[in-house]
Amino acid sequence: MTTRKPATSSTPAEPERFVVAVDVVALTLVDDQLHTLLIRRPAAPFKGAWMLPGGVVLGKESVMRAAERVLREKAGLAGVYLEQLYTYSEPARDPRDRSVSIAHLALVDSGRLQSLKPHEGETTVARLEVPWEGEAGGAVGAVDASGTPLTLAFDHADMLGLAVKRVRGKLDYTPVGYQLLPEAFTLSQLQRVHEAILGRPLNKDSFRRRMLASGELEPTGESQSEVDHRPAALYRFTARSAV
Amino acid sequence: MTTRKPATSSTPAEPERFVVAVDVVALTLVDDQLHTLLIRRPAAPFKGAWMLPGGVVLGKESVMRAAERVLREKAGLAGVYLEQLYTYSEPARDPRDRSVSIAHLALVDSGRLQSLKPHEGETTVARLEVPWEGEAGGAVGAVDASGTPLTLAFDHADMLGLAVKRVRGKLDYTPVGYQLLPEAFTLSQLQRVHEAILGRPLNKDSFRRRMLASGELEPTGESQSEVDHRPAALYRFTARSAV
DNA sequence: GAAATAGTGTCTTTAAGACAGTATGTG
DNA sequence: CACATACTGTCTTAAAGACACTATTTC
Repeated sequence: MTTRKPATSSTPAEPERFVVAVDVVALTLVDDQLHTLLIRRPAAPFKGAWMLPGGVVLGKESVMRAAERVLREKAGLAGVYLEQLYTYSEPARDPRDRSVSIAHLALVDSGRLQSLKPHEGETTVARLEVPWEGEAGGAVGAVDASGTPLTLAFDHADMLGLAVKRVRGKLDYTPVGYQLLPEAFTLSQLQRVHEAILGRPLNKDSFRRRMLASGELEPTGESQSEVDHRPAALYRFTARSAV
Repeated sequence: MTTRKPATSSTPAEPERFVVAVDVVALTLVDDQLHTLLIRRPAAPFKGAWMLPGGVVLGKESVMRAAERVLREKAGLAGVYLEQLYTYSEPARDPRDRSVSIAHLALVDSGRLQSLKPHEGETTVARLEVPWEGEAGGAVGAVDASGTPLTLAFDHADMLGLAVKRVRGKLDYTPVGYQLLPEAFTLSQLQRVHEAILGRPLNKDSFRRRMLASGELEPTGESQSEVDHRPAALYRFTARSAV
């Protein structure tokens, strides 16, 4: 741009400017396990490694809009739940240029990520492996279908870890399943969603009581069909608070 | 971040650059009520209104370092608890220039903010008025000693609101009092801290049991003196997890 | 009827709230 | 001694976990 000569002490006359980017951790459930969308890097740095879908923020948009645009352009996804996670800003995080990136969490219905088109570049929906329990936090890795760890670019393993930590925390007070399940679902399905996110089994009786008492669910009146056992009652979410 | 690849549609070859700033909500307790540090704006925009201590991020530092520097330069505070809150990026948030600001939460011991020097420009420690309960969230205002509302610059009322919401949430699982109380304190003092943050009274019996059972406290063996009633036992925090 | 999952009833355990009563300092 | 706050003991209540039992579908 122009001259940004550092002034006397610490306050430059003209502030330095940064590349501002967004990255999106798009979580979904495949086979009752947490997965996320990754894109193979076509060029250096980290050529061949996997990265989260991301891109630079444009001059006229907020970072939330930029994250929505990235999801639309890189994965063909629109209207999904999206929230800001954390801003990564270590000076060395990108070897090319001084950049700041705002990581976002997206929750995507299981079916929608499955059917994404290849788009530009190689994409995959990789299973997460969380090496910690509860909300301890820390980096999280991704593995391919055969269980082989994928190399993650930049600080994206930290972003995955923060996304998992956040979604575990949300479970206590928000109907997260609303974003990850179809309109109608059974209590067992909902329990499996919670167990997949928390990474531990839940007590069935207590889970049922808690969910039914929460007021967040209402029976559809229908029940399952085409299952080889007793069909379960179907429910939907009442409070559409999370949108 | 990600690839600066030219890409197909709207991404320019050379990404636009932003001014990246930090703002700090430095919370403390005065007379068992939540207060925060504010600085009077000496110039337009919002001349005369009150703003959070803040400043631009320099090229060689992370946003966390920038927030530490701001607290040191504007309030003479060092070594206080600091965490990132949220990144504000609405294109219209600053009428002068396209900017992004990362809001931070700081927790400051009651005594330290009281004795701050005027430094450059007018500063005050203003009481917060929270117009919502629990963790509902929303903008929060500040009032002066006589209860008159202070005009807040930019989106700083939103930042105050988010800080209050965050610190209320932290109370459930972290020993927040560690940052706001002296080394040794009584259970009543700790309860008043929790009540001030939550904005509602707490059950005394349950609070005592919960705190003593948490394993986060240990008796110092000492007890209060110079009080006109039965002196209470003094405790300190064991798990210095929050630093 | 066997297999599989759905759903109910009830006992135990745990933590919160309520509240009465005792303890220990100051004036 | 009056007063104020600190602290203890116990009863009640609500929710979670455990577990036995019944229900309803397909094969």
